[in-house]
Amino acid sequence: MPAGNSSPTREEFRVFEHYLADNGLKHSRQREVILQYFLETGGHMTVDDLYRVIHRKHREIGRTTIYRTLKLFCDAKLAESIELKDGLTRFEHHYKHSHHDHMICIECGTIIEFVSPEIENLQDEIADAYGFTIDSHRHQIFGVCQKCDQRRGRNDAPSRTKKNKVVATKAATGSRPRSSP
Amino acid sequence: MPAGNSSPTREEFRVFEHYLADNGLKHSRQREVILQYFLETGGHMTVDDLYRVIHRKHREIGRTTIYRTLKLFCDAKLAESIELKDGLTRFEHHYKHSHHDHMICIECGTIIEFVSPEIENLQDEIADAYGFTIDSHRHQIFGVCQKCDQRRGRNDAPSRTKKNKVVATKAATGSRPRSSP
DNA sequence: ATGAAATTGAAATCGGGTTTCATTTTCAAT
DNA sequence: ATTGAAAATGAAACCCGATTTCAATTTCAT
Repeated sequence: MPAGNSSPTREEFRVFEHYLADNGLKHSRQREVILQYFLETGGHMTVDDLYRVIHRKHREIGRTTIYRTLKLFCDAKLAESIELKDGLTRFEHHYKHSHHDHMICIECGTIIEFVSPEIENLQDEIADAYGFTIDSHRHQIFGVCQKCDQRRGRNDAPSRTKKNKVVATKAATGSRPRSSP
Repeated sequence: MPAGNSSPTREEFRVFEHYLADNGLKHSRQREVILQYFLETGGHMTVDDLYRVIHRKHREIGRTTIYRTLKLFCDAKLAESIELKDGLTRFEHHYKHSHHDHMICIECGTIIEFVSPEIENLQDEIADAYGFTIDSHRHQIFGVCQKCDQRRGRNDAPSRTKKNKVVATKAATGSRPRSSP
């Protein structure tokens, strides 16, 4: 159930309101509820994640509507969809969230966001070299996160080869580690 | 129909032979035919691409077998699967083909392979900074290729911004354009 | 109030890919 | 060559996330 609507949340509602108006679409109770919950949850939710959370309190809101509404959020630039390797589409907050790429732990599913202006620059150079005009990109790194690697070291056979350079020459910018089921 | 088996092709057959033997699997006519065609075609084929080509001459080989056999090729390190954004799995040659990433033209479907040791290094550094152990990655750039951009400039509104450094490093194609519904 | 247009949700459908299962093929041991 | 157990095959059924259909409901400008 919606917490104490802090003002930053309001802003997204206004954006959505505008989006609907600009496109001749209608306001609805369902859309309001879904946006509320979407904004409250952390990023990287699947439709089903959201459905389960919402369905507990709003038995009348169906999966189909959530699919459709999340797509609206993407159109309205409030959300962005990402696809990892499990065939599920996840939705992250996009409003005032800057671009980033993802590292995904194949053990626990944690998604770490990272940004590297250097990589982005190199990317642009490569595209230029081919006369290629970039529209978008996705850069996903799959592997084992620190936590899982440690847990693994404890439990598994002690024969795990692991290179621990621990130098972090030019560490990644921004982004906070986050956990997820 | 199989062309004049040049010796380089033979090598992959030997590799596959070994793979089968090592895993208690059996040699079959279908597998031979599928490998033959897979090796002959350019990279980035979907199961259906291959099926259509093969089915013309070998009515008796089914899609299911092609699915299964391509997966075998991946296990045998003869092929590698990549997934773009259209939901189809494509298979590229992997034997003695070094790692690369992809630029995909959203207009004509052309796939350009690129390599950037600098990006790979930055990637490693970022992972290190998070104590993350990399298992694999995918880096895909979507946009408009040079050819399509030019074609577009001719036909569309003349307002396309385009930076054309034209330096070109290394190119590779594959895949035919698809028409949209 | 009212009615045209948008929205909703259950169910049907889509589509790539996988699994099932009865039949056929392979191949090592005779 | 024979044989028989294990593997392979292919058609059809199935899986599952996502989309479409359609009758009923809701929204909202008039």
